[in-house]
Amino acid sequence: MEGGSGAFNSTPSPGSFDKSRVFDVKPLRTLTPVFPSNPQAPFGPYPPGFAPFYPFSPQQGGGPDPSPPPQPPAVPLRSFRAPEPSSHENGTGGGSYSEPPKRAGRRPAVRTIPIAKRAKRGPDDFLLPAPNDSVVLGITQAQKEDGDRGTVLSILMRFDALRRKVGQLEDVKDSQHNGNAKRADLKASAILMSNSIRTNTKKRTGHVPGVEIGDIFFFRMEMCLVGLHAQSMAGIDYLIVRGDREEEPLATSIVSSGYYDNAADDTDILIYSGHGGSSNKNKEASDQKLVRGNLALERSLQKGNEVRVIRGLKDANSPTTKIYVYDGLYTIQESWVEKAKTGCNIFKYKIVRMSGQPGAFSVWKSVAQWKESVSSRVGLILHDLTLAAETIPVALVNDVDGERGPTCFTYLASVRYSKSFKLSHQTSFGCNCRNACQSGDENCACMTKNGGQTPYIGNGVLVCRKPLVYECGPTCPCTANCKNRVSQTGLKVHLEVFKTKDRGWGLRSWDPIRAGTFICIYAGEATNKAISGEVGDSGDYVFDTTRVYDSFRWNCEPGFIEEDLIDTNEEYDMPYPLVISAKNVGNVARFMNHSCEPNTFWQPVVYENNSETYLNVAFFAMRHIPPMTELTYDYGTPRADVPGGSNGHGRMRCLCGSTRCKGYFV
DNA sequence: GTTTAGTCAATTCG
DNA sequence: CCGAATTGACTAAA
Repeated sequence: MEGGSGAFNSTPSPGSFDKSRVFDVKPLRTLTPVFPSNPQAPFGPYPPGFAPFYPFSPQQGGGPDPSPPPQPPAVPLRSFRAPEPSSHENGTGGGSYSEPPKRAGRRPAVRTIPIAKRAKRGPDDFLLPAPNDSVVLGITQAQKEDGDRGTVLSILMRFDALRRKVGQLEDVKDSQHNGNAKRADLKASAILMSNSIRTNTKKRTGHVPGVEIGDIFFFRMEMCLVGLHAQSMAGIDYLIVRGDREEEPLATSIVSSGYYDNAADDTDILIYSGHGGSSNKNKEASDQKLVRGNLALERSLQKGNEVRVIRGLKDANSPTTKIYVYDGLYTIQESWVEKAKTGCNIFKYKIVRMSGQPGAFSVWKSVAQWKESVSSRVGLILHDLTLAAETIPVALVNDVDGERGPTCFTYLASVRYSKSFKLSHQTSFGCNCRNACQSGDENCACMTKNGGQTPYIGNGVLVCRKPLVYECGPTCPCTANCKNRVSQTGLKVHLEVFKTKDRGWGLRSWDPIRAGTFICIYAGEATNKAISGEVGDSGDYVFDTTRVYDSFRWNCEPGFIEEDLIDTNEEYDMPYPLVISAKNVGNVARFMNHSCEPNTFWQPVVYENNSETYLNVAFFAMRHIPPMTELTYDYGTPRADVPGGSNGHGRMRCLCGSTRCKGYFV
């Protein structure tokens, strides 16, 4: 973690072919948001906002030869898969660390929450205080009318926290066969809508403040809440302009579900159908009429106003759901009438993307192409830098300069407990479930340790941050499809390691990532400070749980109305201190850069194996992360009582560009 | 096993 | 107050 030897002093000399030279390309601790806070700012489709030659980076900085000659790709020397469940090669040996006594009186995580008890649910089911209390709601009147980035992100975060919690509760009900568990998205949005926790409520054409091109949404209600598209189902949203004589509608935004992407090659053109007519199966098909959204589109064609376009795309990971991508502003170019198969008339509109906007939908198209044929990825160095140690390949890419890869290291997908320390003298026990563990099962020891309910919903989505998450371990008898082994089952999203413009190598994802999704653990060689007496491997590529991490709120801000629904205890409760070095041995996590405003966070996770407790540092998405956005976390700072800790030694300038950037990192 | 069509419950806004 | 609507989750069938 220490910033002693960053990319600054590792510049390969132009013309150097010295293979023995170590190119230290430790990730610098910065974040480049993929999209700037000003969505109108024009830039290219990929990492924007940074000049290729940055004054702080002599490595690429304006030297006489900015592109050093190609070097042989630096590949992992070897690679290893995670150990087999039954194996016992980890953590053996004669160490003597004792697990500290468990903190007494851990707060029970299960509380009775009145959600959807009745078949017909009303807003009062949620027992919320009356609205109009800005402290309780955490959102001001001005923010309701006009959003900003912080407000939008906050509302989306609150929505998804509620949605995950409702989903978790209904998971329990499902297992007890007594609930009509459905539509957690609607229940979450009902809470926020009925309490006016929303923004950009006034309809407008053009951009919506706080929403950026490329932002992704997993539910239509999310777009309602932030004012991007106010219709919960309809594809065309419009406002009424009151003229001198008459009212006329103008289109503000449309949602395209991709039925008509016949112009597949051109991501800037969209052929959109009007609504109405033959939609209802109970009715006879009929001609579409020039009313409502159809009329609004027609008026917008005449007026030439900007129309927001949201592309609905199939989620490759779960084909049954859709992901919505804000693709920026379009204008309507043409309209005509076609005969549908039923013989009835339908309206068609040709909608064209305005130039100068950053790529959004086009990025998705590119990714799809790379997945089809990885060689089409520009700057590809390695198809899979893990050498099949992970089940999903991780590409190594450099499309900014000639560097052929990071320093050699051995890829390992799991944590190796070197320096032989025993994790605990106390034996610990997993569960005795015979099938997949069920949320709410009182006989499942693992669920009980988690407070009775599953810590995960869906495909590896963390419900809320907790002091500690207890997963089922390799020696738990539950089946392999038990959903409570998220951090042990390897990568689920398709990642790439890439060369950033000015911060060494970084990590990003080809896939869209839902908030709460497990991304990876921090793998490497684990040491235990308490027995080794080390202050910490004060070098690069180290994760140290004893550093000081800024507290932040992910589950729920105290004082918000949903506080009674959501567990607000987000303080970690580490079973023992852990230092993981990924300098020589590690996984993709070693490439994650620091940001003062990160998009991932880490969560301690323990599991049991042969009566011993193992600890993982697992990274999860803080919010929805669009494809090709750099993944970052907060590196934290050394403890003040550590020699060389907070005295500024090894300070590096932070280039994260966040408005909350502290300016440096240690 | 995977994809698709049908069904159902539920939203916001005009 | 009612209806329209490029919903989303689930299930059965192909």
